[in-house]
Amino acid sequence: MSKPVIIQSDNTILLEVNNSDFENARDSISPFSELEKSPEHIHTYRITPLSLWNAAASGMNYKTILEKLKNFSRYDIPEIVLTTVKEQMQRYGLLKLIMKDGELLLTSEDAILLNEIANNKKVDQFVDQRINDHLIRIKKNYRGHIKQALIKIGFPVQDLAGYEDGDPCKIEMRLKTAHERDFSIRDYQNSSINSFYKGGGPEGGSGIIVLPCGAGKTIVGIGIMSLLSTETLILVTNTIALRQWKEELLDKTYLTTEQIGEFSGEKKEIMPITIATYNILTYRKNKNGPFQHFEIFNTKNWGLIIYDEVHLLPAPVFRMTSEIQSKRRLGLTATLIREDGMETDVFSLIGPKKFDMPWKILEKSNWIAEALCTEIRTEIPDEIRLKYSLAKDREKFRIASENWKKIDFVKKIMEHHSDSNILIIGQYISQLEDLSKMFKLPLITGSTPISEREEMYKNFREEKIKILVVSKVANFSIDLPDANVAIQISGTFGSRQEEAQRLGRILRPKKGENRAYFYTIITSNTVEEKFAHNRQLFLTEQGYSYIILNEVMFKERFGL
DNA sequence: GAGGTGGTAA
DNA sequence: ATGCGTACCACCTC
Repeated sequence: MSKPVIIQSDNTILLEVNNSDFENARDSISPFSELEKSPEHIHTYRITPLSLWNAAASGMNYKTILEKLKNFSRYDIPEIVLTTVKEQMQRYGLLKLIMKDGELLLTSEDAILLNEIANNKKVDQFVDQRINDHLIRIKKNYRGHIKQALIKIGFPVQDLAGYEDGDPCKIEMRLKTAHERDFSIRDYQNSSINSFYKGGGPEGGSGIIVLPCGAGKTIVGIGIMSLLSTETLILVTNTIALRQWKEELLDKTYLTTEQIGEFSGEKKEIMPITIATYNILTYRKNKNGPFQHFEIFNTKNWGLIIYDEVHLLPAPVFRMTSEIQSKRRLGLTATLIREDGMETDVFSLIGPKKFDMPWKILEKSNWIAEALCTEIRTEIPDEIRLKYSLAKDREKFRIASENWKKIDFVKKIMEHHSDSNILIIGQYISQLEDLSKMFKLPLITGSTPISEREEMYKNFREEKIKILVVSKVANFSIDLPDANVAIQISGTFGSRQEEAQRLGRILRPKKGENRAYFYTIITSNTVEEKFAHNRQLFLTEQGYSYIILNEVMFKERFGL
């Protein structure tokens, strides 16, 4: 059989699905390219500057990429692609930021390049003085800004300017815990901890660790905290996540409740270890007023700032982060993608990707559950077809999403998995409310008070509740170890990270058969199809495939 | 409930 | 081709 990959001069890679080498090829090319389309026969990947820099930052080089491409490429690789890959890969590290005698310096061995860059409009506003052909002094306190500017003009800088140590705080991991006897750090967690820390020198100290949901990102965070043993600020998406970090810290370290502060809508504590929500940081009394809680960055001498779910940093936190480049920063995420292209800011302000592990590899070693994804396509009933055809695009998506025929399928799936712990996830509150009333199921949305949410999550964990209906609130950070079935009845347009996060809700390893089921129900022949397929891209890239069932096939398979 | 925020699309 | 303001829905803090 001929090789599965065709490389085109526009930097796209076509990958043939029905090829015996498909999986190997996919695993080889996905670390340095991004999946763009995944219809049934040919998948399209694209090599972008950012995908190459990420590869470079996590240790790949031009030669390894070239070998992988040659291995699987059916035809000769276009010269232009080779040049692009080589150039972009080399650009990472061509410029360096260093600190010398308290001065921030931009340096490069290539004098001509450095000169050209210093003259660039976006950059020269941050230049203080040119010292010589190889050294430029950058204005004080613009470390973050210069990094953003350089990546925008296509020359990401390697930041070796080092970090200030924070105030010490002994953080020791506890390997005998109350809940999990003989808890130990897994190999891949150790590797990610070490890839971030690297002896604590200027190369270790800022960066992003990408691990699937359920793979223990919190443990990685705690491991790094204990290596640094310094006062730490942890930023999270919501209060539930905040509590879970706190519980993990109490369980897996010798820290006490008096040392861990909670800074949220409810409590305003600042302790050696402080956990705060993004939302409270971005709060201001009126649109152009000052941020009310900005002082949290300065009241203590933090030695480490952890950004949980770093892919969804709000814009103001980006701004704050550009001011605090001398602090060590760790970003944690399962999906380093944003549909708005702000990944470059994550890359320049938090740091480059330091560690990544394909989901399927963790699945093979049983660290996360095996997931079976099914897409169910239902028809559009006649009575809403007319309404649909007359509606505007935006309304169309909602009409298709709220197609009441989906409810039949939800019911059938619940019956099929009668002994399971099921999450039903949707986008529209009214749709979820209807569902919740119809089957008398508990519902969690943004308006559910935190205490009630915690109560319901607790009951779910203890299997007092077997089925839970949730809105977007459950996209992140909730830890429901025993959920093994998720049914998605509607989602946010084409959000790849949302789909991945939702699958993530059920990936935590299970007792017994380590398997989870993810169902997504969509209305066929509507705009929802297109968006649903965009949503699935990230997971397809990770090696997941969706079984597609229409109504007839569904009935056969579920014996109804 | 008011007023702010993020994510997404066209 | 890309950039930027707008619309829409849901969530969070006060």
